[in-house]
Amino acid sequence: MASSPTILHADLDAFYASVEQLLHPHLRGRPIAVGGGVVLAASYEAKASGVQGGMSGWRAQQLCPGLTFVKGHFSEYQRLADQVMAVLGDFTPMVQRISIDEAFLDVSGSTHLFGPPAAIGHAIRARVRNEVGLPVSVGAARTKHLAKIASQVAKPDGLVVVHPDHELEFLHPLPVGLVWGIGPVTQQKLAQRGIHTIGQLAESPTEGLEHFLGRALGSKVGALAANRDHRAVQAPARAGSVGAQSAFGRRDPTPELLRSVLGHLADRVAGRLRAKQRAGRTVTVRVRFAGMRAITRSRTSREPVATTLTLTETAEELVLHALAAHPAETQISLLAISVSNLVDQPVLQLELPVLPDEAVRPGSPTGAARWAVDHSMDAVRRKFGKSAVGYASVALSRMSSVPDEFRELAEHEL
DNA sequence: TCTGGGGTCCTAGGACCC
DNA sequence: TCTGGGGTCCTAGGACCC
Repeated sequence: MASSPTILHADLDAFYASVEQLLHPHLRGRPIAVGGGVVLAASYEAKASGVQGGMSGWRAQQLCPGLTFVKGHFSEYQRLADQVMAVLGDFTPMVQRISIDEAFLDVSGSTHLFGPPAAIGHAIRARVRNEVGLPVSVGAARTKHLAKIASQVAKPDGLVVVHPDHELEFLHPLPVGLVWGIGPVTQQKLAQRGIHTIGQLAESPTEGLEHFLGRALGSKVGALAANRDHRAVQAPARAGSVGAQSAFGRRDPTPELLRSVLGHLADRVAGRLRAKQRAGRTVTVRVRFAGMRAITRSRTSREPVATTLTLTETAEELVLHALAAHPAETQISLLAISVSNLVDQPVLQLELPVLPDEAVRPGSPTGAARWAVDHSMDAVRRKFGKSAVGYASVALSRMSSVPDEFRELAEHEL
């Protein structure tokens, strides 16, 4: 059994906002929010007033009258985060990046070079600060879960090392919301039971809790407390689904709206699939009504799909089914398409004269024609950029509140 | 004045098979 | 002449994470 805290979790602080303050010195020390209609990231000065990511810009301004909104510099975020990851890689090859701005490290093989985990954490923070210019918090512990909690406790701009002999005394006073998997809904349900800390949760009879929560929780907390969390630091798995969504305020679901939004979303999703020579058997759509209630409809077929027009048509049919099931809902506020059950689909297979999933319809291009259209669009985009050709891209980018560059930052590796 | 976009995982019920 | 039980796949919904 391992006996030292050799798992590190490194997490950049208020990442997008910190980059803006790095690039624009006059913003340092001031409350800022990246984004406009919606807050994509808030600086710690803004968070102090209650501003949070995902909040509407209007609400953020109310909470923090001195708030400055800044346009995002998304390519800079990618560049600087990659630089930070390169620094982490200098300490160990065992780096698992879990999002643009955070990663786990297993430093068990590095201590003979760089000293104990606490010294490594210290060195990482110093190098990221000096060489990149950004604050990063680091947690060190025996397991990933504990290391992640430690980095949250370390924020902002700190280092917390949990020694194996003091794990329970570290955990027990902390709020339950720090446990991975306990979000606002579960937190509120637990609070109604008088459970606020991890210690109180550990002492509760888990079966009763799981019954009323409707989800497994006891095993997680038990594993956390007893240190049976044996997840290894490893390369992230390939994505199991690809999706895109667009929120557009309240609108009537006219055929024109459905066609243009779904065409745009299908174009993004199918384009990403083709770029990685993948395809998916299950198509899922999500429709959110004006009142924020959302429903999904899905369909699984034998043949995987990666063709823009086929995906558009399937999504349209599913959305119409979903709308028909809720005739009382007259307006919608979001549409989403997701493709899952992914399989590899090398180009060779796509070059069959007619793809198996492409039924020939009157007035509609055959499979071969669809393939040709997609691949010439893909080729033009590779050569001239993404905006060169597209589905109603101008109309849609006006409707969308979030730039495409931001979407790309959130994409997972296929 | 509303409430983003990319994903993962879990649960529950039904169909279907052996 | 009574109605097992396990496994797998599919669909829908929901919580959660960054």
